[in-house]
Order: sequence, then C-alpha cells, then structure tokens
Amino acid sequence: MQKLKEEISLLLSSCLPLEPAVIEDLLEIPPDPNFGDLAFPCFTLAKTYKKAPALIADELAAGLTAQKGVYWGRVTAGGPYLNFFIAPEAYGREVLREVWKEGEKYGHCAIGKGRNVTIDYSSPNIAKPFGIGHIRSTVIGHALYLIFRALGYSSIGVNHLGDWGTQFGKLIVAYKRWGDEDQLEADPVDYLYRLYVKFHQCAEEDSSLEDEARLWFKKLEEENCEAVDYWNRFRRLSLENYALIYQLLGIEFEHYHGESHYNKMLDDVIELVLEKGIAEESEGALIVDLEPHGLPPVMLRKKDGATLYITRDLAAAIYRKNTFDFALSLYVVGAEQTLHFQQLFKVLELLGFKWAKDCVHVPFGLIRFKEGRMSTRAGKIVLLEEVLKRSIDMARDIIEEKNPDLADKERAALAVGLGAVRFGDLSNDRIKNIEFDWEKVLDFSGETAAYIQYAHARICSILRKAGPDCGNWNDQAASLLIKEEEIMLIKTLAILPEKIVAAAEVYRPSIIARYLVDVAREFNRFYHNCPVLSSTGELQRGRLLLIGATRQVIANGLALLGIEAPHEM
RNA sequence: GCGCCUGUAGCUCAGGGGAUAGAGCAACGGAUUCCUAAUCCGUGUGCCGCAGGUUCGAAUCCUGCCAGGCGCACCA
Repeated sequence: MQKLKEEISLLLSSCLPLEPAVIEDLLEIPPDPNFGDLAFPCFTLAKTYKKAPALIADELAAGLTAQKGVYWGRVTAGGPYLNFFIAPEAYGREVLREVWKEGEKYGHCAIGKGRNVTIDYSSPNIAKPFGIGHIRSTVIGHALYLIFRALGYSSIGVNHLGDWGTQFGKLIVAYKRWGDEDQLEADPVDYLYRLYVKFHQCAEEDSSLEDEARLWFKKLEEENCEAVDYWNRFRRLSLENYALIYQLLGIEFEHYHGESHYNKMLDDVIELVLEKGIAEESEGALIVDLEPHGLPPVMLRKKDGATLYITRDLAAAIYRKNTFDFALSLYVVGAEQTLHFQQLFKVLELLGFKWAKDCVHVPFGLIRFKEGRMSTRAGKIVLLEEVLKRSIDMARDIIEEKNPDLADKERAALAVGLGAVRFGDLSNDRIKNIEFDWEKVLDFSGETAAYIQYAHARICSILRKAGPDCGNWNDQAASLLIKEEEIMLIKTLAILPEKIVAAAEVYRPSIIARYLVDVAREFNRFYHNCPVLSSTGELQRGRLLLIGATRQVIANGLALLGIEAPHEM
C-alpha cells in the first residue's frame, strides 16, 4: 500500500540525508514476514557514515523505538536492515477500504492518460489454419492491451493480418492445379491448409512450382484480375474462420490492417528510402546495408520488383505513427523474428524518425513438440480450435463430477476451459519456449486458472449465503482482522497496483498471472483457518469485507488476462 | 562461421544485486458432522550448466566455455 511507503519514507527522510522519493525506491518487501513488512536496507549509507550497515540499522532503530506511525506499529534492526512492522488494524482497514472504494478500478491508475499505445498482436497468416502457435501472440498481446488500458493509456489493437505475400502465389498455383470448389466451400481453411501442405510436398520435387508461385504473387501485386479474385476469396473465407475464434476468446481489435492495407504506400516508402540515400542496388534488388550498425543487410525490393515483408512493415510503422500518434508501439511477435525487428527499427532510425525508439518488439518463445518444432508447411501443427474444444470438454466433465447441480454448466465450462488454455500461456515468462503437452493443457490442479477461478467461485458462494448486507463498508469491522492468515491475505491484496505497473513496464502479463496464484493461495489458507459464515458479529462482517475485497482483486486481475471469473463452477 | 535467447529440485517453472534459493506436478502421510476437498496441512530432494571476474554481498551483473533453441538476401 502506497500510504505505508509514503509514511515511512517521510519519517526516514527526516533523520537521513536522503530525499523521500529515493528512500521509497530503496524500500523493499522482506522475503520472510518475520523480518517485518517493509524494510529499509542500510548498505548504501555505509559509505556516507563510514560505519557497518548493521550498526546504522541499530542506531536508526534505537532512535525510532519509542515511535509508531499510523500504518506501522514497530520497527527493529534486523542485521543491516531496518524492519518495519505494520499496525494490522489501521493497515488492514486502509487496504480493504481502498479496494472497496475503487471496486473494478482497484489497481488501475492514470499514468498513461492521454497517451496512445498501438499493439500489433495475433496477426495470423491468412489461408493458414489458426494453430496453437498463434495463441501466444493473441493472448499475450490482448493481455498487454488490457493492462495498458488499466494504466490509463488508450490501447489500440491492430491485427496485422498476413494477407499478402508469396504464400498467396503458392495458394493460387495449388488451387489452379488441384483445387475443388465443393471441398473449398465445405471447410475453407482446412482445405486451403491441405492445399498449402500439398504445394510444399510437390515443390520439393519440382522447384518450378516456386517460380510459378512467385509469378502469381507478382501478378497479384500488379492487380491482375484473376489473381485478385482468388486473393479476395481466400482472404474472406479465412477471416470468417478467425472471427469465430476471436469471438470465443472475447478478443476484438480496433483495426484489421493487414499487410495488403499498405500496398498503396509501398512506392512512397521506396521513394523515401532512396531520397534519404540509405538504399542501394545489389544483384538487381534494392537493399539497405546495415553492416555499419552490426546487422545483416535488408532487402526492400526483389529483383522482380515485388516487395517484401519488411517493406510493408516500414509502411505500417509510418502509417501507425501518422494515424495514431503513438507514445509506444508494441509488436507482439515471436522471438524468431527478433532480427527482423532490429532491422526494421534501425531503418526507421536511419530514415530520421525520432519515434523509432518508441517501437518495441515484445518477443515470445516457440510452442514446440517434444520431437521438434511445429511447421505449417509440413502439416505438423495442433489446431487451436481443437485445444480449446478439448479443454472445454475436460472442464465440462469435471463440473459434471464435482458440481452436478450447477445451473449453468456450459458457461462455467467455457470460463474454465478457455481460462486454462490462456493461463497456461500467460503464466510463464513469455521468452521461454513451451513444450506442447496435452496432459499439461488439460490439468486443472495446482497453479492454474482453475485454481484462481475456484477461489473466486468459493468467495461468491459465501457472499451469496451471507446475504445482501455484506456489501456495506464498515470501518470498525474492517479493523478486526488481525489473525495471521487475515493479515497475509490483506498484504497480498495491497500490492495489486504495483504488480500491474510492473507487468506493463516489462511487457510481461506473467507477473499478474503469478500474483493471482499468490492471492488464491493466501485466500485458501485463510479459508481453511478462519471460518466466515460460522463466525459472528463484527468479526463476521470484517471477514466478509475481506473476502469481498479478495474477490474483487481476483476478478480485476483475471480481467487483465482476458480470463473470466465465474461466480459458480 | 557470426548474432540473439535459454540453462535453478526427478518433471514443469518462479525468483533477475541483498537476509536461511521457492512454488506446482509426481510420491508418501494427514485434514471434510462446518462456507463447493478443482482445497488445505505435513514429509524429502538442490555443485542455481561449468570456470574465472566485479562487489561489503552474485542464482541474479561482466568475460570465456559447454549444452539446447532460434535467426543470418529475393518466405513471413
């Protein structure tokens, strides 16, 4: 809680040659509650005072021993640390009051007010099925979208659809050779996917197919009617399929600006690059030599005149700056494209755009099979639809077993099943590779979304039984929570705001996911040691306020991850 | 060959200068006349990949090495 930090910083600044803000930064939460609730490390003072840190801590503690503050009760020296212990009554009351007052807004703030952040996420390649690999960009990007919005930014979600490029040449070639109208209509994305795989199988033996594909893409860029017709059709069919998945996941974008959206701007980009004199001809292609900057060269135009991925990304970056005037532009794209983004941002910088520094690649690791990486071309992928379906089925089975009388089982199954898949992806550090394992995906025990959702549902159940009065704030009741489990839970609830800020600073939703596991764990400990409904009087009112606040924190946190908090499950 | 990322308990992973390195899973034992046991409590395990260095202090920062992953001109 911020007020505790402020109080202690102010106190220490009166007896130390340090500004309150500096002290506030130094304050840390000790690893063990026996060391107190907030500690000031004295190492940095050792040099100024020419004394051992432990001695400084002793002297500071001695000077403060007779005092206590509003939110802290006592202070001791613990080795080189000055350890403050909270005053549970006032502290607990203040934390809970804040949660109750802010409600759905608890943890949110306004530090990003008036600033736009564009977030490029999901961005699937049209005409390829939505594989499990695509879920990472989709859920990480969407979580960042929600997190930045909670900090007061205007989040602008952009789905940079891969709806342009040589793969369309490949599809056109494949469809012209082997295509079948009925099969396409029956299950468009699956059929296009099979054609795509077949193309690559045949191209292994007959490399002229690749040349033919490049030719068709060139025709597409030249707006050849036949090519454009195919493209339009493939694109539309794919988008209809993605829409179902986005709807299921509750994801919306402000803009569906796919790569094709930038076609009209590519000539201007090439012209700009030539004008700035940073590009050169090489073997018939147009490249930018990034050697002086320690990067491999990038190609902006192929020798046949067609453009490339990075050309469109340059146009997109400039377009986004001009259109949205972003303070920050995030690209939630796999780590295997790190070099691409280094090159992209460097070219923007060479073009003289000062805002190039505001562009950030937010990379994440691959989802792999035990045996190796997934590959759309080779047909080795797991469909996201299948993962979601099986996860929901599993949730449905468990509900049937655990809570057969539940009124709306389907709704709970969706919340739990979808939450499990999302959480599995969000709870680990995004940079690490994930090994795909059905058993892990379908395990709802331990550190999972279901664990957190279950805590939420249990609280809702207690609150329902307690009746409508438990929603009324009461200062006195909130001051009675001094049992260890109550205090631990309150202290955990207190740090949601800083967790959200921390998650945004390093673009890591996993910080919030991990935090929610802590909240649920502390709640469960409380739940098993402190009866709520069978306690009486003011204490019961106080505990109801505590679990009400806990419910709010879980709901707010899960909302930032795009995960539902069911009232029953 | 060059560059980037990762290496922590049997497995999956937190911790990313600071106090005795923590969770979950798996194993074993316990808790339900009481708010949904998808829970809780207890038991055991660590050359924090290896070797140097910086620091009062290193799992954490730097250098080198090893292992795995990912990239490196006409794909995206």
